[in-house]
Amino acid sequence: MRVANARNLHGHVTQQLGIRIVSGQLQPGEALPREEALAEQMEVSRTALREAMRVLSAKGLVEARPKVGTRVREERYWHQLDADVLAWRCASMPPADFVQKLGQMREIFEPAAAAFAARRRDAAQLKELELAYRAMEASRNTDEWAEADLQFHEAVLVATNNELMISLFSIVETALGSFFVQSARKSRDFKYSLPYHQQVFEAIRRRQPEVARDAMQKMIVDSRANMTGKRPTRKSA
Amino acid sequence: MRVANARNLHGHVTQQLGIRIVSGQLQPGEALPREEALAEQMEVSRTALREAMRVLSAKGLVEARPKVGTRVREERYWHQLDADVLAWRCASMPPADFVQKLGQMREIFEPAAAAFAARRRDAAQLKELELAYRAMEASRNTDEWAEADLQFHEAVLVATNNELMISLFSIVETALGSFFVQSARKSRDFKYSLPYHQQVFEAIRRRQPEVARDAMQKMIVDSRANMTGKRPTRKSA
DNA sequence: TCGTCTATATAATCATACAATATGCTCAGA
DNA sequence: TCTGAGCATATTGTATGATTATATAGACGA
Repeated sequence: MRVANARNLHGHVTQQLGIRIVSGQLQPGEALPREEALAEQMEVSRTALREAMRVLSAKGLVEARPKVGTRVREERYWHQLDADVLAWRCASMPPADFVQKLGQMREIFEPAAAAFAARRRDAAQLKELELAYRAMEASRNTDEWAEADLQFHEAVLVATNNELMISLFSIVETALGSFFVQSARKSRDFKYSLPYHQQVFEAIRRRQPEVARDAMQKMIVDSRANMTGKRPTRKSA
Repeated sequence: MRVANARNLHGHVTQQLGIRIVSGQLQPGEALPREEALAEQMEVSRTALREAMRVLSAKGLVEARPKVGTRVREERYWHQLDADVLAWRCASMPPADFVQKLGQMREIFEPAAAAFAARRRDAAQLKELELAYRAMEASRNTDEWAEADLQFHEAVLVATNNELMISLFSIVETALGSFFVQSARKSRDFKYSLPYHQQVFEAIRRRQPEVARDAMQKMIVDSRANMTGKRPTRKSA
């Protein structure tokens, strides 16, 4: 995952504290130690700590006020769709409950995105989509498949010409990525969903929004059924 | 709008630079002046400037590296769904194009959210929804209506029990808010969409996902037709 | 021509000092 | 006893200077 810049010291501090908060190790309402104390405790300067705090504050995780100190904010104020917050969440605790919510997001906007793409895609975007599809067709193992698959879905989103959708996609899909790969790995034939992809591709090529939506919908429903284990080759435990 | 904390100095600096970047006044790829120079130019200390830079960097707007300096990143790296980035965008330039994209997001999510709400809402959430609906019913002017309307839609989102959807809603809806009010103001009868809201409410009460989805869908289509100026009370397919 | 080393500019980090700001307490006055 | 103004205090906010790390570009030698 590794979204936050851990190259820099403040990035490292941000990550450390972020994970501690998102994982629930630091409860909402709880007051953090004083800047000076916390800085000493983490063995960094107050400057580095403060820059980290600034970022966490911008993500809605903490709130700092003079005299009263810095407190962890309640979950409803967290920027849930922030890439880092999402990544920290996935890193700390991947409860089935949360993965399901991510899946719901995907189920909602991918079919809609396919419909939009069918309406608004241009020639170049269609070309990208075709390239991704061909790559899926030609893939020889799950890794190649997974990469091409990701590119396919990204190409669909890009073809919507809506940067907000693209952004949402990259956030959700990145967070879902790790679980995503398992899906393909689990099934005996990792190309089982290729026909669905073809339908989506064809519908977008022919500019048929409703067809594209339905095809994508079916693909996702099937993929979820596959992930939740209603499928052959149960490998786990 | 006013999302970013302008109470603090670094918040102010963040906002200033953020707007300058998002509005295109500072082009992607362009290098900002050196920390020291920029700090002097903006009449703040390097500390304040750096903390602002840290936040902008976390939002994907800029990238700072030793020796090479700080540069504005390309748009595709921007965290488009960040509340501040969105607000800055709306503050600087509200091109019809962008408002339309926000509307698309809403069109995708709200019907789906209504369906989820019909499945998963609990008694307390239904109560909230009813309260909002009653408030809409009882409203005596566009302002009261707009507030109750917002609460209604928020209640629907909350009833999905998916914090990711709630977060997306609050982001999109807040950004759309200002244009939203105009919709009600434009039409002769600002309560024209009340029947739609009733349908949505009833469907969620009766736990009828598909009905809720369709009702919400119709409401939004009608609302958009109304905003684009195609006359009130006339549904354009 | 190529790679390595060195100089240098810039951000990154640190340490310290001072200012601004809430909070809660004290204490006068009714 | 209650009330409110104001002061003491703790904490974050801001400023400044110094030092370190890092990446670029240019010099140098093979």
